[in-house]
Amino acid sequence: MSLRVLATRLGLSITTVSRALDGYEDVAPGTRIRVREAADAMGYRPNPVARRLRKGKADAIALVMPTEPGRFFEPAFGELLAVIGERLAEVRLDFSLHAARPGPGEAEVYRRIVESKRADACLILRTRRHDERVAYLASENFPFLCFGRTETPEPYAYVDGAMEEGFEALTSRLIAAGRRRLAHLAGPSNLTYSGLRARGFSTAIAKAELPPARIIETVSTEEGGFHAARMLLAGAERPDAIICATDRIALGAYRAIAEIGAMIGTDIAITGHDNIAAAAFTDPPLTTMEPPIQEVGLSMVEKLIALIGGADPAGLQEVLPLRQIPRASSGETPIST
Amino acid sequence: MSLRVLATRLGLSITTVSRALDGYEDVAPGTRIRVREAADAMGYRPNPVARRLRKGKADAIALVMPTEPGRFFEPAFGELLAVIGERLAEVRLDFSLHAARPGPGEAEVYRRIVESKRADACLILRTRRHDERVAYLASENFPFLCFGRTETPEPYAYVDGAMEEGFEALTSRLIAAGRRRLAHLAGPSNLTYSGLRARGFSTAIAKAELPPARIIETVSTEEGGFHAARMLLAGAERPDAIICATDRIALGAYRAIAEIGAMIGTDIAITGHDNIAAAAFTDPPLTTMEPPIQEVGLSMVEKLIALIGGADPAGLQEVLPLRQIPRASSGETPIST
DNA sequence: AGGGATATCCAAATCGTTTTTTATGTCAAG
DNA sequence: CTTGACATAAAAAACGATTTGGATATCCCT
Repeated sequence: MSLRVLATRLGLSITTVSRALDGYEDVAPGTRIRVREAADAMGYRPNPVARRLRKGKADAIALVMPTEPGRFFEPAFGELLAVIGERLAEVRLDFSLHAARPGPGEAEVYRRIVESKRADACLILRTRRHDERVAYLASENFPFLCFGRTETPEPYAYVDGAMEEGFEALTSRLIAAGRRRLAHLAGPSNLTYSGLRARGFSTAIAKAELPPARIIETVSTEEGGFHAARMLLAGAERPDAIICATDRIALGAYRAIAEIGAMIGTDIAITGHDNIAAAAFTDPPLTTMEPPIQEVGLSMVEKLIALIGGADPAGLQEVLPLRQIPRASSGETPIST
Repeated sequence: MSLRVLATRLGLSITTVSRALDGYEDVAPGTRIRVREAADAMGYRPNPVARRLRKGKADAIALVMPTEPGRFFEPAFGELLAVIGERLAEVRLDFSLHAARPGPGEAEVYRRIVESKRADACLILRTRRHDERVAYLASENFPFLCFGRTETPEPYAYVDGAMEEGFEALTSRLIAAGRRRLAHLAGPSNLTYSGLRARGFSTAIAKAELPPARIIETVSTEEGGFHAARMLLAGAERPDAIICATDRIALGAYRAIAEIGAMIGTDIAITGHDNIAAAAFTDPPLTTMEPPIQEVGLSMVEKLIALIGGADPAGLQEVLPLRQIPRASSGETPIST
């Protein structure tokens, strides 16, 4: 069903039909109605490809999943994809997904998106401290939005959680509750979030005038957390609180602690970040904090739209507060789930 | 960088340049090389939108995420998306993501894809026993592939795990190990997989000539599993094995069992399905089975390509075997993780 | 030299829109 | 009666590729 057949069937020109459907003023109200009704009746849908070609817009947002061998997928990504996907559909934007493992091939994926105008803007996940993707897209003047911050001199748009504040608050709370031998299991140091979380942790330690605490870096998986926690527990002075960068790391730590027969929540407090679905059902339930994924996703779409419209990235930076979710694993609220 | 400027700069016609790049025989080898080199040098990339318009192909696969309020995202979806995304990129197909919660709005999303030719084929997730999506796409002659089977008279393409066999084998194993009071926590009955898993379970019970076992239906979340397990444990005769339809359900059951102070693996065996990342690190580690996601994803892409090429869906049906992963939660292998 | 292959190349049509420009009335003002 | 303004509609030119159906030149036979 093209404009042409609709036009001939109506005895009008393609132009008029097109303008009628778009609600231009220079088509008589009567014709407009007639055209609209006919279009509805015949189930006419403008061909998005033709429209894109003509308008020079892709009407699409691209997202590149950072895939890595193994069980890498961040639990929050799924929900985020869902929120973004639903919102994008509402505003009639397509959502194109690409996959690339960090490394040399990654650049190629982004280049394809940019050079072939496959999207009007793109969304960067797992932002790194020094991120070639940010450098590239900025240099190409291609609109992009980061989930998470990076360290770049140029202004760029981002949405992020207030992790530094969140981790400081959490750590301070544990110190106030009497914990003294705290340790932190951090994520990979090339990812910005790891540094922010570690900094929040360290700040709380410093403010309490405790000696610098141990920080061990690991990958954000159960396995990473397990091994890192094991290392920690093998040390001379066993910690009485382990602040984990993510829930998955915390789950790994659970197992390492079970191995040595210590009690989580009493002997050793454990905390995470993300509030993954399982966190409320571990034994004991895991103290964590939760980024407002719904809000993050919606904010992202608004920002992406603004960027496509030519908005200044510098004005599109947002840090959203995290919700603290105390549960029994930190020994603060022994009963709640 | 369009064909036109490339052509003028080379002193050739658009036609010749286009054909040279496509490797047609009717352009002189010398010119072909010259054109190719110039195209490379100038970084020419054909505009995919223009090509699509002309060829009448979207060069894209669509996937509609079944979003549901709450923590719905199936853990395996993330990996699946990654595998599919990587493979699609290799074969130069775009991957467009859509979101729709099951219900009246869902049909609209699919209609949009079909009517506006936004994709050449689409992938259906969370296939239901009676699936309007299957009916619709089949009636429109739109190529589609299901992850999971459905109950439809028409032939359709699918990839699925051998769940019935898997659950029967697992259940039989537990019976052989001495369990007698088995129960099953099933997924939502409108989803095909729930029925298949339950049937595998029931078959094993019947073959062992045990009395029909309890089956409780619940949503596939930790919370669902928790409540269902609680209900089960409140009954007169406490089960000595709970076969859960999914790992998430199993994790919820863990908590319900912890509540009553029973021992998982000895008092009560627990099993799941999916082998989510956390399963190896629960206490005790969870016995489960794993669909070959990598293989599933690759097979899906091959089938989708075949479907686009006009292949008969009836010839594109595949059931892949699951890998059994016995761990301590079933009391079979008390030490392994 | 005429006629048919063969090898190269190109003009023009096409895909389905949007947008710019032009045409055709109608009416009021001068 | 002419002119200009206004309302409405349509013709034509894009957008950037692919593809059809020539065109032109060369060469080989006879």
